Amino acid sequence: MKISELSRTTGVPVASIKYFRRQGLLPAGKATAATLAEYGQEHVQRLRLIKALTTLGGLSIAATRDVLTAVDQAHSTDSALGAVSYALPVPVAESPVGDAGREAEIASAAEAEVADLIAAMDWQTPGASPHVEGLTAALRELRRLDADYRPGELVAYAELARSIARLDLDRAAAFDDAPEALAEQAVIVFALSAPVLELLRRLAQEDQVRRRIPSLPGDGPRTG
Amino acid sequence: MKISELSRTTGVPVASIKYFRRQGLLPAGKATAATLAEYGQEHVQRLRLIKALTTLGGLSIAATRDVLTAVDQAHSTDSALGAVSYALPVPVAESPVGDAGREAEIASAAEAEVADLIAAMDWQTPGASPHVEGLTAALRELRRLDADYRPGELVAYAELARSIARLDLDRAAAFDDAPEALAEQAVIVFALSAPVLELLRRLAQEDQVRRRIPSLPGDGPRTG
DNA sequence: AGTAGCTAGATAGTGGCAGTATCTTCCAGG
DNA sequence: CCTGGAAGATACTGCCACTATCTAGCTACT
Repeated sequence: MKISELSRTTGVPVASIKYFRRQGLLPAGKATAATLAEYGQEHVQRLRLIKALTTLGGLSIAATRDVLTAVDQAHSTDSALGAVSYALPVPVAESPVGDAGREAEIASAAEAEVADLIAAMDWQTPGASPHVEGLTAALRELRRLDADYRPGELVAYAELARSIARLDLDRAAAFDDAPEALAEQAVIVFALSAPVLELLRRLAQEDQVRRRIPSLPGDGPRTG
Repeated sequence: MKISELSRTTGVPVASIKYFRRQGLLPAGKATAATLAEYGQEHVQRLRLIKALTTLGGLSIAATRDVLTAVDQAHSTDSALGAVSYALPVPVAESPVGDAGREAEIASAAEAEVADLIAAMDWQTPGASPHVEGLTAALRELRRLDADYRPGELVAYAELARSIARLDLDRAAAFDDAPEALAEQAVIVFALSAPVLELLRRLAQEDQVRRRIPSLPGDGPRTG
């Protein structure tokens, strides 16, 4: 298939396909001549995955490249899952604040909170995990807003997160017998389930609000 | 407090403060003269919230403005929660694809999936909810990748989402007696808990991977 | 053989976003 | 009365994700 056909099949403009190749997201086609290359089904699938990761998953081009590189290098279940998990961006950046004393207090409280949580959950996580750092940073941020979790709340959320992770792993494991599809499936489960879960949470919140407050207007809680 | 002091207190550059004002995220200070305005504690708090929403919550300036507008207009628990929930961006954009027949099939399957889910969960959600639309779009995208949920899986996730939503609502309800802080708390719970939850999920996934696959290298599932 | 039509690869340009800097006018406080 | 900020407007910057253009070369049809 020529690049123009690949473009037609996937709906991705030729210029974008070239861009993705330059950025290392898409392997080059098999060159049949100096100015002609042949693309196959794997390119179609890869483009679909790229599109899903960037639009649905909200990943940047750089993050997408990292994830796809992990996919390509993974050969077993564990390496696929682990590599992909680590390649996904951690959604936290720090705010600069002035008060040094309060900052120190916040930082140590957040660290203790995370340590307690990991102990309570008996989680097997390396200390250097970016997720641990990210969580600590997120809890710091919430503390700065005086919106920290009360005792036990975080553990309650973590228990539910564990249940979700079990479902995730089951879902990924369903592809254990198709090695080359597995890494890709891991990506999908890990990176693309997040928005689905978030939407489910929003729907459930909406439902909860409506159930708890009987007096709601007909078709939406816009402003009451 | 003068703008320079506000800047020093919050760590936000003066130019950025002005920018946020222009964008309608921050109310103007009380003008004491043509070229002088007085800022108060509410501005400090608001700036903190803006920072948290944009960095931790990953919201754009426009989305942040929508959320804050909802906060300012909300006066009761339900309106606060509802307005904020609807103001948050729905994390889905559509991919264009060529094959019309397959597209139609995918679309109807996704819609049926969502309808079944809402029925199974007995969710009270208006048909026009952006979350319903977003979920449908997300499921379409997953179907395009042949990664759709097997029967029952989505409901299992939804049950967990419901439990999470209960925790969320409990958390927000803890501020029922502080009306002016409530809307803000709703924002924090709804918008800023998502990254925390996502990180918990990642940590739980990491733990699950390590538990299921005994033979992992010492300090991380990098590439195995 | 000739040529129209595509292709690869390189490079440059575009539009949106989130600030950041500058410029002018003007006032408060010493 | 003059210096150091402050307000508001406008312009500029850097990054990102494309998108367009340009050159050079092939291929397949006539």
